[in-house]
Amino acid sequence: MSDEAPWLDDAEMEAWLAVIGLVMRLPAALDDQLRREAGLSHFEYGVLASLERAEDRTMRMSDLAYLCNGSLSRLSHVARRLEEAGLIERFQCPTDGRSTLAKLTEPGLHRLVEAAPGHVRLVRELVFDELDEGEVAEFGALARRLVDRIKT
Amino acid sequence: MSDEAPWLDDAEMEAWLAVIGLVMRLPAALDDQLRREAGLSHFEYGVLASLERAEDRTMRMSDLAYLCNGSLSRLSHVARRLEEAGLIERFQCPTDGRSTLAKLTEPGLHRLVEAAPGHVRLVRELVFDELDEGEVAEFGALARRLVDRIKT
DNA sequence: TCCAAAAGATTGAACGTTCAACTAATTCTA
DNA sequence: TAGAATTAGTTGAACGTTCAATCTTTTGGA
Repeated sequence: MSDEAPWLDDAEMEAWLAVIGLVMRLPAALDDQLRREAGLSHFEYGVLASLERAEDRTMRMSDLAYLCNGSLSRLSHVARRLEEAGLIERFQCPTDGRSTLAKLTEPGLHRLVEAAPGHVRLVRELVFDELDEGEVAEFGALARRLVDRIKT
Repeated sequence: MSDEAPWLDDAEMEAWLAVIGLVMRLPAALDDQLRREAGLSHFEYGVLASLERAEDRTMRMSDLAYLCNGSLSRLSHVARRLEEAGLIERFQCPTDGRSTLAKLTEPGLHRLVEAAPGHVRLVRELVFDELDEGEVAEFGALARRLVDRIKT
């Protein structure tokens, strides 16, 4: 453990507080809208949306958890609830008995399609109405570099 | 409710997934480090750090909640635990009987000072070692605009 | 001035996430 | 190829957050 840990200077602190504000408030804002209007958490929405984009609307639990930025344990609990609600189904992977595959059901797809417009509207309001095309690209590229660094 | 809600195009989606990745993984990474090394959640750390910077190390609960990007209810529960641990104390505001003031105690300050180096080290690793000065300013400014829009 | 409405804060219950323990299947290695 | 180690996933308990209800104090209007 290096003892090089200089405190943040003013410019860094200002940027850092903005970033912290964003990472704490954005998920909360998305959660609120989705819960009120669609009865889904943002994480649940992410699970359904990820499956929808996947080959055969099916993914391994591990890969899904990674893609949804959550732990496997978290996904496992959420998947149980989504399965009970009939929005997804789970079954063992035929090629690797350790793996579970999750698949979006028709009702799950309908639920996603119902929820999407309101969600996208908020995302536009909060992000894409504020930034122009170039800023979006810039912001996305910087965020991507930070995410990749966190993932290690 | 307008029916103008065009789906995200490829560039927008790419940026959006990066932003979502950041807002979901960064708090988790900060939480992990702080819990392991200092026995504090990131939110608790933020409460202590905010009080440390405040006039007389004291703030109204409402203002503190706002500054810490959390609900008043969340802060209230956390404050009870921090008070039980002796890290803060609470008392009624002398000028407005509705308000509660929270104040950082000496043990609370020591706990913060203990936790800070490890936390700052991680923040540097994840963010400030990746971005140069200009990128930090840019990223901070963009994040600030989005946060302000969320707050409304 | 009196009463209704609003603001500040707390509380308990419901819900969701994390953590650690566990099971089962596969891969590695001696 | 047997046994150890690793990988994938689930589960229950502990913990933290949210939600709605409640309480108190202050503010605003008739």
